[in-house]
Amino acid sequence: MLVKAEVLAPPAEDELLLLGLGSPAPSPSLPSSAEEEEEEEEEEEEELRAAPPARPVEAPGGRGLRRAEGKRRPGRSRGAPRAARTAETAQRIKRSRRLKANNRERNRMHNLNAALDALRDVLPTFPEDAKLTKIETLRFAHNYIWALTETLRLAGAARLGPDGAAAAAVPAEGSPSPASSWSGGAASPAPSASPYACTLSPASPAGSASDPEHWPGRFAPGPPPPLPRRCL
DNA sequence: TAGGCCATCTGGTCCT
DNA sequence: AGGACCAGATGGCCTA
Repeated sequence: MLVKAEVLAPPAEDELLLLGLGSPAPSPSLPSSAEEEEEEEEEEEEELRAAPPARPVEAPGGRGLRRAEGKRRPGRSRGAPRAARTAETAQRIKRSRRLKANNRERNRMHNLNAALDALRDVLPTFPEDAKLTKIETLRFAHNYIWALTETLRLAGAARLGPDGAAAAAVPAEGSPSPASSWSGGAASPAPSASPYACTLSPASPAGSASDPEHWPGRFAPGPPPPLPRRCL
């Protein structure tokens, strides 16, 4: 079976650098708590390496535990009884795994954000440096793709005339939009009655993709009319 | 100050 | 067993 990561390979590292995102590794400006955690994790791993094994070690040659030596080793053996120490070790292992999982999750989210940034880069915005939120990026990308597809379809139809056969290369009238699976199979990117009524709709089925009227707000080629942020 | 957005942590589930 | 993915919780920052 294919792993998702193989299908949706993350952007190459140099690509991320181009985007000014750096490597997927945690950013250098980590909050101090993260630094502390890394330190803590290192310390914990160090301790795990150095910690006495959960089970008592057998003497190399013979049966039985190596405890007839008469003397207690100073240092680690001092303190809590063995049961408590094994419980403590288990806790440490658990904690160490959690911290590792946290790191992986952080990197995963960084990769996701890098992909979103790459998507933002190819979306036209006004002003150019306006940063879309995550949900805005996804919704606008959806509508943008739909609009481009629609533009292609119209251009193809115009070139070939009313009965042009090659127009079939692009979605035909009435066929589902490129992302008809969006929101559970809605036929249009942003039907006004849907929960996405407030989303970007560069070319809703009611209008033409090239009609500037359908590029509202900061995404319009011209000066943006004031729009409530919620309705971007 | 309320609400939105975001990063991070966390525990659960699924997959290899 | 360990990693990937996911969703809920939480706290910080920002803006109207």
